Amino acid sequence: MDTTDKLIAAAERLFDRYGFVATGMDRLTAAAGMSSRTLYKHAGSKTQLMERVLSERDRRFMARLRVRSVDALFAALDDWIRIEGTRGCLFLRAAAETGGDAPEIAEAVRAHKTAFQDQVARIVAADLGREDPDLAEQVLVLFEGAAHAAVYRGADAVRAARKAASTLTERARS
Amino acid sequence: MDTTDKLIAAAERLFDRYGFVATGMDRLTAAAGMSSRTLYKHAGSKTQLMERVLSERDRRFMARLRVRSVDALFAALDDWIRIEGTRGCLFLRAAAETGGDAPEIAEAVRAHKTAFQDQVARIVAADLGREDPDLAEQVLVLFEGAAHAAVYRGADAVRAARKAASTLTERARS
DNA sequence: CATGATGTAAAACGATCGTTTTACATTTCA
DNA sequence: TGAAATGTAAAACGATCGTTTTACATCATG
Repeated sequence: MDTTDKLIAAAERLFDRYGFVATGMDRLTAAAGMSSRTLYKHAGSKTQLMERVLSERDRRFMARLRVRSVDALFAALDDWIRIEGTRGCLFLRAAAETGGDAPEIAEAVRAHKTAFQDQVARIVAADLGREDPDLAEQVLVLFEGAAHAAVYRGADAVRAARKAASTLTERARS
Repeated sequence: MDTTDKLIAAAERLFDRYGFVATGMDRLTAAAGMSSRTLYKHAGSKTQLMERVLSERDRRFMARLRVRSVDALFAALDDWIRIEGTRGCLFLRAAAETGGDAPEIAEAVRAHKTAFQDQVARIVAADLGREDPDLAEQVLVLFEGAAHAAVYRGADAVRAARKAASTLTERARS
């Protein structure tokens, strides 16, 4: 694990735990175990570091969503939350904290959510054997809701979403 | 509208738009149209101002959820988003930005989410004529999901959630 | 053996943070 | 009428922000 990877990993942890704006560079250098000179050589700036963190997060998150059924989608979310916990979608949080200023961040968020939405549509199509945009939107809402309700409801929220998605999918099948 | 009300209203707008941490006191005094001396006399501190904003938000939001059917619940969310827009739940955002430090904020969020959850359960019970904790959890997840998916999907997310909730409620009725 | 490349430690940059203070104006009301 | 209450404008507080710089160590490779 090289310097950059260590930095990105530490930054993702701190941004997620304390928020993007509230996390200072001192805390980042301490957690990454490197001098600020090295941090800036690798990351460029705090905004670029946020971009890199979101890019890495997108990669790791989307990798887990490579499934072929709606039920497996929610099983994947259940795994994610069990392993990584959840304090709400890190992309929406980044967008909210930067308030639409920082166009690079806004674009990273937009790109991630588009990819996410496309993947949900693909999973629904694979499960049903045909496209169903309405069901896809419902599944997307359930997923987003599970991720956010889980912040205060825990795994129960994911179970409820999974059950609801199963009911709606079964109904769409017939 | 007295000084305090003007302050709380301006602060809610700015916190929602730019984030809690990123919004400085200078911006707040400018938007509220008062000196920092007056602001501190009325608010005490930035943390206390956040508490007051969340308290006022809770009051206004919960007032809109005084309905007796699941469908009316999502109609209320649709109204809210149409009037106030949505950048994600302000309570979850406050909790995420303060990272669990600031116990007063964490407590305000916990209290709001408990009240919200109770109200959803009450609405589901009124709609069905009996309690149904599983359906209540599903409706809660759909509501939370609609509020967050609407950030990037707009009113479509609310419509999808409303339809899904209607389907699930109808199923629970029979 | 030298010369980049890659790193650390630590001081310093100007800007901005949340907050308090100083000095003064206006209004309210016993 | 005169003091208390409530406000403004603006400077200043020490702390911390993101970032750059200075000075020095280590190490692989020509």
